[in-house]
Amino acid sequence: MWQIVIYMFSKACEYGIKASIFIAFSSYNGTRVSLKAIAKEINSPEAFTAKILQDLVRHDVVSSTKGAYGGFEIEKTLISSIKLSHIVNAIDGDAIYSGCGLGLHICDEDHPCPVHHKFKSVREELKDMLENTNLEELALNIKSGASFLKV
Amino acid sequence: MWQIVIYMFSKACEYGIKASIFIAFSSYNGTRVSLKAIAKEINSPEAFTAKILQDLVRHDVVSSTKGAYGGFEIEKTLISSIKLSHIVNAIDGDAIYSGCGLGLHICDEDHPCPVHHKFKSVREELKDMLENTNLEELALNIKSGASFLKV
DNA sequence: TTAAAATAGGATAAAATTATCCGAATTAAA
DNA sequence: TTTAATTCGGATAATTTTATCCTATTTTAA
Repeated sequence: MWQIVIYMFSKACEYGIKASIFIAFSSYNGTRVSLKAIAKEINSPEAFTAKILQDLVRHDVVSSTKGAYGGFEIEKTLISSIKLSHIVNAIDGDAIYSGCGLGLHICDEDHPCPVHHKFKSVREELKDMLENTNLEELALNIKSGASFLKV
Repeated sequence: MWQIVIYMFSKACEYGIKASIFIAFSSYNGTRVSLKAIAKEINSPEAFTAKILQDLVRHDVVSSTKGAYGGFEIEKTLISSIKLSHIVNAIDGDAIYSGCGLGLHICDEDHPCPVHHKFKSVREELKDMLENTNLEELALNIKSGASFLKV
């Protein structure tokens, strides 16, 4: 038996979000984490995860240190200010969650696609959620065992 | 300048939904529509659209007639009973809109991923919307000019 | 009966996404 | 100063999604 699932995010985004949460979690303990440790923790392919982390570094979502004892971290005071939307934007570009559900170039109140109004609240809720959920709360839930990064 | 957009649906689904709406719209007028007419109306690549229509035919979402004066149609009495979820399922498989947002294999109340609860209402609203929106209302909005299939 | 107009479906190609590999550069410790 | 542990980044490969092409089959009208 198998199931097909509709994903909200690309694999790249999934890995990016999970990696960021784990880095935030570790940074609270003052520990820098290596690519290897991240990939193991979030159960992702190492080399691909490396690419995504490079994106996140370029966009200042996380910071990196090269060399032995190097790795990735997030400055403690910044953790609560990083929203899911920052991560998604860093990876998938300046995303517009309000893009037309059916791919019309123009889709607004005046010229709506067939599902424009139907989707309105879903889109808005998604946007709102991404823009208001920060890394701190997500990391704390990992710490307390309230949520999990793999399996 | 350019924008990157996060899509809710695959291209295949987008075309499938738009094609179904147009076929429903035409079927109210008693007119069968050809692949060529559909692709033109919804602004989609013809050959790819053909594949998607074949899927929809196999899953009894629309019916087809071969040969001259053939084309696609939906029996009038069925139009209101066809939901968006039927179309999405026909194209992307038996979809579970409630799949984990971060791709965890197990993700439920007891073992939630970091965004499980945050996503809960978005997922539920999407599912609800897909399962309760039928082709009749969408086709009527095209007819009245309240919504559009292209541009 | 033939010709034209359609859908059906197999084969293939192009593009995008996901994934891997490897050498270069950097850093800290021994 | 050397070595080991790292990130960085370019090149490439594999997979999935999107797209095209072509032939076979069906159907209707002339």
